[in-house]
Amino acid sequence: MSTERLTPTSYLVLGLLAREGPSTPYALERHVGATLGNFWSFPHTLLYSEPPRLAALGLVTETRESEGRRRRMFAITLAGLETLEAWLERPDSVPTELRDRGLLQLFFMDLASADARLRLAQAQLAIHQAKLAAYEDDARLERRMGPAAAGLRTVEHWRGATLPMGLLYERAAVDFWTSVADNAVKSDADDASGASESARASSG
Amino acid sequence: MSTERLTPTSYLVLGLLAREGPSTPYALERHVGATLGNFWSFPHTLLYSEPPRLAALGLVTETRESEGRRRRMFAITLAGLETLEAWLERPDSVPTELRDRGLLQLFFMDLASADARLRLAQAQLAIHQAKLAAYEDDARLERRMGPAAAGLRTVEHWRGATLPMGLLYERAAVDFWTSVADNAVKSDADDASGASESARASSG
DNA sequence: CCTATCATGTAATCCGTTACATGATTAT
DNA sequence: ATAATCATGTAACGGATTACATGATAGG
Repeated sequence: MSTERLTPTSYLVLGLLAREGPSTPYALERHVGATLGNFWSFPHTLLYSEPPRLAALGLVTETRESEGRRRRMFAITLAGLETLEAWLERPDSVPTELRDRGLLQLFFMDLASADARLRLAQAQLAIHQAKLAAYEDDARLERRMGPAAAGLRTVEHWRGATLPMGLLYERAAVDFWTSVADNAVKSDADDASGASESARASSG
Repeated sequence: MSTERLTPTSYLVLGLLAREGPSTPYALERHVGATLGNFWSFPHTLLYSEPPRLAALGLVTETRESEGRRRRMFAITLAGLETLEAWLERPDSVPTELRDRGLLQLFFMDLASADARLRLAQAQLAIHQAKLAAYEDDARLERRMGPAAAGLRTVEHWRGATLPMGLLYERAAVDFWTSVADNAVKSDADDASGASESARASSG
């Protein structure tokens, strides 16, 4: 009933509990790592601190082993399910931001050496190529084994629904940084052949 | 000298001060809003709290009007410039995450009504189309007026270096959500023609 | 003048991160 | 057995967000 602030993390936990049933924080962590963690990672401790918070709001219940590891097991309540469903029915309208540290550096590259731009482009290219390759492997599994063979429904939905956006994004990023690298090489060559243009003063 | 933790926000402030010269927090806010804010927004208060933090580290200096508004003016120091340049020379290797709330909702859409998926896709489509249109306007200005006419160097570098990635990303997002919307409509039609599959129980 | 909006700032809160720590399994 | 890694958890810190507040400027 309390209208406390629920964060995306809250809904992630609720959603996983709704789909996979009662789970330990570690189980949540494994699911996230195989799927959404590609888009939205958090340290494992968040999966330990968020469920108790939700429990305080009555959205999940906690039971704890008394012996051995004293594992905590969380399960979604009816109130939690309703909260989750209400969220899903109300499409989020917060615009996404790239928040890409590489782009931030690129934005300021006029302040650095000519060589730095090339190295940045190469580093970013390597990152995005690796991610793209991993996504393509994942997508290939989907095609080879069929949607039913994924095992976990969470993985099934990851591959079916959200992975395609990952592929599109990483392809775009690879294209982009490739062109940045090309331009960096070219303007380096220009520099060497006579035209100096670094630190060109503004004409105002 | 101190190896305190500098965040991307710190470098953003240092970079803007290096490029645009001494600035008030409000001037920083305007620059950001017109450029990088598209990728990486923060509330204006951050531009008031971060510069003093940098001042404590000796990376910027603060002078304050004694009359009237008592505006704060910040300028980068030599140490700040060196810190900034060192950062630019060392390409960041933290992989970017989309952290897209729309994708998070889509990831859990199997738990909601069939209709909700369509509405989500339409809402996201509207967001990304609007952003794409704004970027295209911006890019058109660049082409029409030439790189030199931007006025502020910061805007010049935004358009020249980072805006292209925004265009690629928004186009990819538009494609993606269009296809999600199409599929939602199609499976809605399937449902109407006989096959009921919402809330299908797991076979385990 | 008065009102609305722009411009500027402070303070508190809280989530997410970082640092730390240890109980179970598995491998050799 | 012993090391290595997996699995599980607690606690503190801090930056980003939210809430609040008021001095200037422009428009009517």
